[in-house]
Parts: sequence; structure tokens; C-alpha cells
Amino acid sequence: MYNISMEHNDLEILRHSASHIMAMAVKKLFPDAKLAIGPAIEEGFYYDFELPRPLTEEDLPKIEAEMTEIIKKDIPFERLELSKEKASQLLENAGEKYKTELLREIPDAQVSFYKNGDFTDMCRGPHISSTGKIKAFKLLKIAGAYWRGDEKNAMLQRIYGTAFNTKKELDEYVTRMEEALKRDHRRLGKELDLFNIYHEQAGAGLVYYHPKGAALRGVIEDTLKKEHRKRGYQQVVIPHIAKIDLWNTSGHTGYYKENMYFMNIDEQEYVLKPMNCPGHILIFNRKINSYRELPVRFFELGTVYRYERSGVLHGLMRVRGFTQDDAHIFCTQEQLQDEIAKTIDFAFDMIKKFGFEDFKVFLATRPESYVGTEENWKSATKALEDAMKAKGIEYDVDPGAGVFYGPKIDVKLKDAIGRFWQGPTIQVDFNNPERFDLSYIGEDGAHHRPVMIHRVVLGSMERFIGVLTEHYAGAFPFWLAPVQAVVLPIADRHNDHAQKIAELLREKDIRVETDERREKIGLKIREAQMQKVPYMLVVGDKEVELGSVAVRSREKGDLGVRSLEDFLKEAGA
RNA sequence: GCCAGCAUACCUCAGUUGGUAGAGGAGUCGAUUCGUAAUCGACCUGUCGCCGGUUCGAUUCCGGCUGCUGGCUCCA
Repeated sequence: MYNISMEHNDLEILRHSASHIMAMAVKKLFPDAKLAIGPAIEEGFYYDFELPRPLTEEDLPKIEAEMTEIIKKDIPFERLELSKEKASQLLENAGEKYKTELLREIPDAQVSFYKNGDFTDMCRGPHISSTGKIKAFKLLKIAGAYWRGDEKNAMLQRIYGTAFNTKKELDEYVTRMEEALKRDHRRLGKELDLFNIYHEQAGAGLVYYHPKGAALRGVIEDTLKKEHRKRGYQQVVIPHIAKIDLWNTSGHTGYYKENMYFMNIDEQEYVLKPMNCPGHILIFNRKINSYRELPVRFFELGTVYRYERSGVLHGLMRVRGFTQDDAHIFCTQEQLQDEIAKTIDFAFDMIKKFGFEDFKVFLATRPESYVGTEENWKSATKALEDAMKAKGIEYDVDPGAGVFYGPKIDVKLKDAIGRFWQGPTIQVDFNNPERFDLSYIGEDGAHHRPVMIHRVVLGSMERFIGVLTEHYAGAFPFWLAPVQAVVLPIADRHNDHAQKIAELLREKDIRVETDERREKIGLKIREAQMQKVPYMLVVGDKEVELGSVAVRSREKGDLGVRSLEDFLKEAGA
């Protein structure tokens, strides 16, 4: 354990040193370059520069060549300590305005610099002993980045790269990137004919599900509906637009305005719903509620629309219209922790059902802009913490990442190639019950304020389908596959039998297609295989005679002849 | 929104000194009736993303717009 973390640390030092070497190379090519920051990151390193001209892809090989030279010379990294005054003078003389700004914020009297030959950079370190220690590196891409991540600041040019201890590890990294590209959901969405975004004709960030994508989504939605019913949720359906008054009450017009779409109908202002909660609250509030009825759990496959800046849209992962498996639980204070615990169990059950084994849990606390009292926030946060502690769940705190009306638990799913994606979120809300003046009649006959839990289990259908597609690289397990089996007759005379087989399977609720084209069986198999259909059922003279099918599995190839019943049993249908 | 790059047939992509375009796959038609990842042949396919400018002439050069990709920022 200790060793692994040490190695990781070494890699960080190596990458950070590589970023210095890159800065050195850039300074050589662009003597006027101003240095900003250049840290090691999860997959490599970057350095931000202000440059006299924009970089292009063609600059990368030149910078790489300079770096290779520097590495070959095996220049030592020398650490020097300077007083703040001297450091400031040095940086100002060099015109390093970004470094000067950083220096001003360092509280210590002494600051460290690292020097390689004639290149010096203010840096905490540590570094490798000399440049020759870098055995494998690669520059990956260029990008724009604001100074300190603030769009009010200057746009700097960032170069991303990565470095490893060995050439082999670098090659593996490159291979992994290629693998990620191959399973990109946007690419697979096209290849498997699942969905499309008709950007030009219909708008960015708005998803159209083709029949196969809709089939997949249908399976997911049916599963969700069933699982929610099992756990005492009632499904509701609400309209997609509502008068602005509703959003004034909830506080959305104050704290969520940037993300909302407004429209005018008969001189009245309406809002395209960015969230489902106010709608569910209206339904809860339709009558006087008794404590005997709580908790009330409303579930909806709720479609919401949020304005997202054009630059952030990304396939199914970041869109402007999406459907959440959203629910709102109205309960008493006393029920709160138990309800949170149940919700966590539900979420974990579901993500495991869909094939995700690993995840990370975060507690997102109060953001800068929020509604409600400090006290409400404190007790809401505590309720989430207590529930997780009671269940022994390990989590990290994500400060300031809560929603404007309450703190939340975020679960991030790890996919098949080790990347994390936003999954379930559970939010506690003391604020909306107050804003909407919600109440229930307690045992004592008096009015009491219920607490609300907002939660999604899979998140949005869009993002989840995107994640699921990348996780399985398009090869969905049998129960999820848009087409579960395809029947392949060898010659025309086998078509009747093929149709009969398909019909029998449809009766069993299997999604099945037949391929009656006058093509060779090899071609039909190849195409079914590329479409990642779990089972191919080949029928020829032998199968017609026996009334059977020859089963070929997507993973295992030819499995031989068997009866339809045996096939169904084997497939787990 | 900002920085950089990109936009050519249904898809993937060629196309340089500016003279209205091609390849493979897909599709259609025909032949082949075939046993576990590609049978053969013929045919069809385009306002070269949109609008404007420069030019005798623009897919090519310039500007604007729409959108995509990778980042910044944000997030289900």
C-alpha cells in the first residue's frame, strides 16, 4: 500500500518536472513567453503560458524536439531559496507578471526556485535530480485556459502532456486513450443507430432516440418504474411548462435564472421546467396530509430543460434537455435519516444492477449562492453525514458543490476503463417546504413542517445511456440489448422457420430481428457481430428438420444446436 | 460565452499555385441459395454547413453566422 502511494508520488514529481522542461523548451522557442502555472495532474501535466502568437498542433513536435534535447543534456535541477523581496525583484525584472501575482499570495518569507541551466522557475518542488531522468513523455494537446480559471481574466494557452517512468507505460497509456476513443458513446451511438442530435436542423444539446436507442431507454425506464413501485414510490406526471409565479416561490428565478428558458403566453410569463420539484410540491400540497401518510414518495421520469453554454455541450453527457429519474420524498424529521439510508441502498442496488461495481461518494456542501438559513443547511448536511456514517460509507467532502436549496450526496460511477461519471445524487431540503408552506398534521393534531429529499438514482436517462454505452463499449448485456437476438436463415427455404422462431421469441418478450437477405451466412454473422447483438440464431436444413436453432454467442462464438427452450434458459430470458 | 482547430455524398474521409469534385462502405438493381466475421457486377448519390465580400470565376481567399471537437468554467 505504502509502496503504491510512493510510486504515485514519484510519478507526480516526474510529471511536474516534465512540465518545467516543457516550459524551458517553450521559453527557448518563444523568449517572450510569460509563465503562469504548470502542475502535474491525474493523467499527466500541463503548463499555462501567455505567448505572442496562438499555438497550433504543428508547434507540439517542435516543443517536443526541444524537450528531447534538454533531456539528453541531463541538466540538473538546482533548488535555491530566495527572500520574498529578491524573488519579487527577479520576477519583475523578467516581466513574469503571473508569477509575481502568485508570489504576492505566498505567506512565507522565503520562496524556492528551481533552476535548470539558464531556466529558472518559482516552484515549491520537489523535482527529479536532473532532466535525463525523464524516460518517456508526450505532448498531447493545446487548449485555452483562463488565468486562475476565471473568465474575467486573460485567456492563456495551455499545453497538456504526460510522462511515465518507462516507454512501455506511455505506450499503454496511448493504447488506453485509443480504447476510450473506440468506445466513445457518440461514435457508438452512430454505429449502433441508437440516437442522434440534429444540431443544425433542430438545435444543439437536444437528443433524438432512434428505435434502438428508444428500446434501450425503454428497458431502463421499465426497470426504474418497477423498482420504484417495489419501494413504495407513487409515479406522477407533470407538464413541462409552468407560470413564473411557481418559480418565484421556489426561488429558481433568483438562483437558477441563468439556466432557465422563458416564454410568453397570453401576456404571461412561463418557464420551461429546469427541475421537477415545484410540480411535485404542488401535488403534495393538494390536500391536508396526515403524519400517518408520511413518507410520501413521488417519482417521475421528469424531462427538464436547462440552458448550458454552447461550449460545454458534449454528446449525451451534457445536453440541454434531459429526463431524470427524479423523486421527491416528503417526510418527518424523525424519518429523515432512515429515508436517506433507504435511498442510498436503492441507488447502490440500481447501479449494481446495471453493472457498475465501483463508485466514489462525495458530500457536497453549501454553495456561495443559496436560499434558506444557516441552521437549515447545517441540519440538512448533518442528516446526510449521519446516514452515511451509520452505513459505514466512506466519502469525501466537495465543498461548495451543493445545490442552491440544499446539500447533497453525489455518487460517481467507475466505468470499465476506470473513468468516473456522475451517477445518483441525494439532496436534503428544508427550504422548499418553508417557501411553499408545506405541512402535515402530527399525532398532536398540530401542523408540522415536513422535510424534503430530492434524489435521482441513475441521474439523467441521457447521461446514463452515454455512460452505459461507454462502460459496455456498446456490447450491452442480454437484458439491455436493443436487439437481443437475430435469426439468420442460411437460404431462402429457411425463411419460414426463421420467422416462426422469431415469433416464438417475441411471444416471450424477446427483442428479435430476422435477416432474410440473400447473403452468405458469414456476412450476416459479421454484421450482427458488429451490431453487437448478444445472440445469433442460425437456421438451415438441420434446424428446420429438428425444429431447433444453432446458437452463436457474441462473446463465445458458435455454441452448437439446441432447442429454443434450452436457448431461452441459457440466455436467462 | 472565451481560446484553438474543424465543417466535402447516408457514414468514414481524399481533394494546393482559385477553373462548380472523387474513394471505400452503405443504398438500389441483377446474378449467386451459400453452415458461423466481408460473393460478384452494374447503377445512384452532393446548393463542398449557411450568409455576405474579393474575383471574369470561390469547395479553395476574407468577414459574419450556425454547429462540432479539445480545453477553460459549469453540471444530471
